[in-house]
Amino acid sequence: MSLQITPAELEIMKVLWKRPGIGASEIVDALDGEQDWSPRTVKTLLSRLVEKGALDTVADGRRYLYRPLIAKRDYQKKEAGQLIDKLFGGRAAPLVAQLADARGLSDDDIEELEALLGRLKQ
Amino acid sequence: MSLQITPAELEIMKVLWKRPGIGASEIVDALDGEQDWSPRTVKTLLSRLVEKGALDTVADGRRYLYRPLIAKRDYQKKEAGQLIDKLFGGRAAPLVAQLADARGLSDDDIEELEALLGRLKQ
DNA sequence: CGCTATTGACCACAACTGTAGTCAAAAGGT
DNA sequence: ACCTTTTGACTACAGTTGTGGTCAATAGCG
Repeated sequence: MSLQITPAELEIMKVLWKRPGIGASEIVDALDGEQDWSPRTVKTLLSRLVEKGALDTVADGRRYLYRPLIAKRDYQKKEAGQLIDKLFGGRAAPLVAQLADARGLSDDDIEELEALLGRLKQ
Repeated sequence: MSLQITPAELEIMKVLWKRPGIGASEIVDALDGEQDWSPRTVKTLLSRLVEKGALDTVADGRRYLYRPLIAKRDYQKKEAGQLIDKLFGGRAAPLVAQLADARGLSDDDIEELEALLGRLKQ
């Protein structure tokens, strides 16, 4: 069940995570400005995602409404885990250190992280 | 220079980050146990990495010694940045939260992160 | 009621990836 | 001075990915 989602497909998933249960044309509209894809391209990506089991369809007249079968949160977890396994020896701390170095953490970020750590520690 | 390194290529890079300046056969040896690739496969990956500008070669008799042209640290930064841009709205905190949730942070991780945050706050 | 626009199904096709074979030159053992 | 092994160069080839076309059915406009 590796469920490999490609970058292009991910754009579709992001739209559907925000607005589950919409049809192809709404997705095309939602992507307008973001991605410059022909509706055909979006359709292909949708088919592939359905085929892969990442999306579910419900007939609505002669079209489909699409709905994610994987939660955004689960996908984020999987990706984050893969990244640290692949590049950071499976440890989270070095990743955060890189991020801090690469783009700086805002004061809000720092506060949020401290709160998070506080919660984890108790 | 997008310098796209594929997963298979990354395995080669990891060997060379650890031991820069070795030849193909040493890389094959180093990968033994990790990856089960024929020496031909390793050669192909090396050529592609050189072609992409990720590696540099120095002739050593009739073979090459290979050396990374991108630092591991830079690559880590780039990947980490891409991940949070792609999936976490560009913010580091939610990523850490997911990691904590996905696999738990060890006490050491927590301590390390606190120290890091302390330094950042100064 | 006929025409057009939309939709899903199926098809196309080049670039990129993973995986490895062939070939010719050279290096080293004997 | 041969034969084997190793090496890089070139080639292969199927699967994946990005990108979009064709087609037939159909839903809705006029």
